[in-house]
Amino acid sequence: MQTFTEENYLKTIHSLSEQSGGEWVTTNALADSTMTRAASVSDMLKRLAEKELIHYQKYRGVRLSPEGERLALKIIRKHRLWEVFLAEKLQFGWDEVHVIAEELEHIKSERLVEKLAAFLGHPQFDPHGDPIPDAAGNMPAIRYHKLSEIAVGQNVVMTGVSEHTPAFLQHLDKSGFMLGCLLNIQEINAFDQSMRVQIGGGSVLFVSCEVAKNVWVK
Amino acid sequence: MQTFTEENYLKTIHSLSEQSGGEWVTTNALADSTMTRAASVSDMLKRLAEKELIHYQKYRGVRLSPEGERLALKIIRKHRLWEVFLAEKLQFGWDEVHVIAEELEHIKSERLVEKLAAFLGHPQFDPHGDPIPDAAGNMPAIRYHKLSEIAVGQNVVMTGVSEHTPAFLQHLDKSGFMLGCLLNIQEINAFDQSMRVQIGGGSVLFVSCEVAKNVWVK
DNA sequence: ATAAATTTTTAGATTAGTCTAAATTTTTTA
DNA sequence: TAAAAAATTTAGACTAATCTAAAAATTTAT
Repeated sequence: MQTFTEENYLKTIHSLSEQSGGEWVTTNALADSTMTRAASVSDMLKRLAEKELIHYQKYRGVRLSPEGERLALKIIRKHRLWEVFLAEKLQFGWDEVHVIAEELEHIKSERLVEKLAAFLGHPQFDPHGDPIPDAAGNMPAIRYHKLSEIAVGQNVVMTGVSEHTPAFLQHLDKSGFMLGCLLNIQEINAFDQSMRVQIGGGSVLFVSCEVAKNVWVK
Repeated sequence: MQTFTEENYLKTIHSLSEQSGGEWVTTNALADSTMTRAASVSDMLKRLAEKELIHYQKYRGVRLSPEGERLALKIIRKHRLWEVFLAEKLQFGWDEVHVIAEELEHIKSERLVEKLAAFLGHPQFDPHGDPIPDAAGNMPAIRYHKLSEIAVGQNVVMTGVSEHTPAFLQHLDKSGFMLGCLLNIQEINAFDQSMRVQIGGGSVLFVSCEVAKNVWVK
C-alpha cells in the first residue's frame, strides 16, 4: 500500500519519463515538478527503491519498475476518469477539472474505478484529449503532432493539449479552441513562428508559438 | 485549513455528541471511536482547542465550537452526498458506500459539493436514511423511533438505520428490509424482546432485539 | 472521607515527509 | 585533464500524528 505522497512521486516520474521519451528522470527535475527540494527527493527515492517501485541509481537518476509503472497507470486512469466525470456529469470547465482530480485520483477502491468507468461509458480520452489507460493498464501512445509543426495551408483537427494550467485553457476558451475543432493554417510568421489560423471554418486568429506548441492536432 | 485527521476528529466528536444528546465527549470515547489511544486523543484535543475548533476542559471533555460544528456539518454533508452518488449513480449497495465515502468526504472543493448536490437533485437523505445538511449547515433532527420501541399491532414505515456496518446492512438485505418498507409488528417475545414482523404485507420473519434497536421507523 | 479504581494527561520515543546546510559526486569548461 | 560549476546525497533538525509507560486527577466504593 502506498501513501498519497508516494503515489504522487510515481505519477510524476511517469510523466517526466514520458516527456523525455523514456530517459532516466533526474532528482532536480523531480524536485521542480513536486515543488520540493532535491534533498527531499533523494530521501523519497530511497524509500521507493526499497519498495521496488523504481530502479534508482545514485547520481544517475530513476526509472519506474514494472510494478511502479503499473501503479502509476492506475493513478493516471483514475485521474482521467474523474476528469471526465467532472466535465461531463458536473459541467466543470476543462480548466477546472485537473486540480480536483489531483485529489480524487487517490481514492482507493478498485470497484469504484470500474463502476465509474462503466457509468461514463468507458471513455477513451479525458477532457484534455489525453488517453485513458484501460483496467489492465494499456494506454494508446497516440500523440499526433504539435500545431506548431504543421505547415501552411494544412487542415488539421485539434485532438488535445499538453499543458493543463487554467491560464492556458482559459486562453484557448477565449480564442475559440476546443477538442475536435477544425484548424486551417493560413500563415506562419517567419520571425516568431506565430500563426494565423482559421477555426472551424469561421473566425480567424493569431496564435503565438507558445500556444501552438501546446496544442495537439491530427 | 484542517488536515484529514483533524476533520475525522471533528466528525467523530459531532457524532458522539449527537449520540449522547449534546453531552461533553470524553477522551476515552474518542479513543475508542477513532481506534487510537487516549494519549493520542489528548494531544489532538490540545491542537484542536488551539485552533478554536473545540471547547476543551482538561479531564472534563470536549464540545465543538460553533466553527467546529460548521466544519463537521460540511464533512457530514459531503459524506452523505457521496453516498447517494455511489448508491444511485454507480449502483453500489448501501453496505458498500460508507467506507468509500469516508475517503471522498475529504475532497476540498466547495464547488464540487454544490455541483454534486445539484447533479443528484439535492437529496434530503442518504442511502441509510440519515438527513443531509444543506449548504448552510442546517440539518433536520428528525430521528423518529426505534423499531424496538414500537408496540404490538402497530404498522410503521422503515426510515433509516443507526448502524452502518456491512455485516448489519447485509443482514437486513437478507431479511428483506429496505428504506420505505412497511412493517407490521405481529408479536414481541417478553423473554428476549425479539419480534415477529411482517414486511410489506408479505413475508413474516423474526427480528432480534439487537436488530430492532438499530432500525428507525415512523 | 479516605483508599482503590478509573480516567486522563504528560513524558519521551517513533515514523513519514519535509527542510537547510554541508559534503560528495558528476559534468562542464578552459 | 585539472579546476570550476552544477547536481546530488548525507547530516541533522522540524512537524504532525501516533505510540507506551508513568504520573496526576477524578470518580467510586467502602
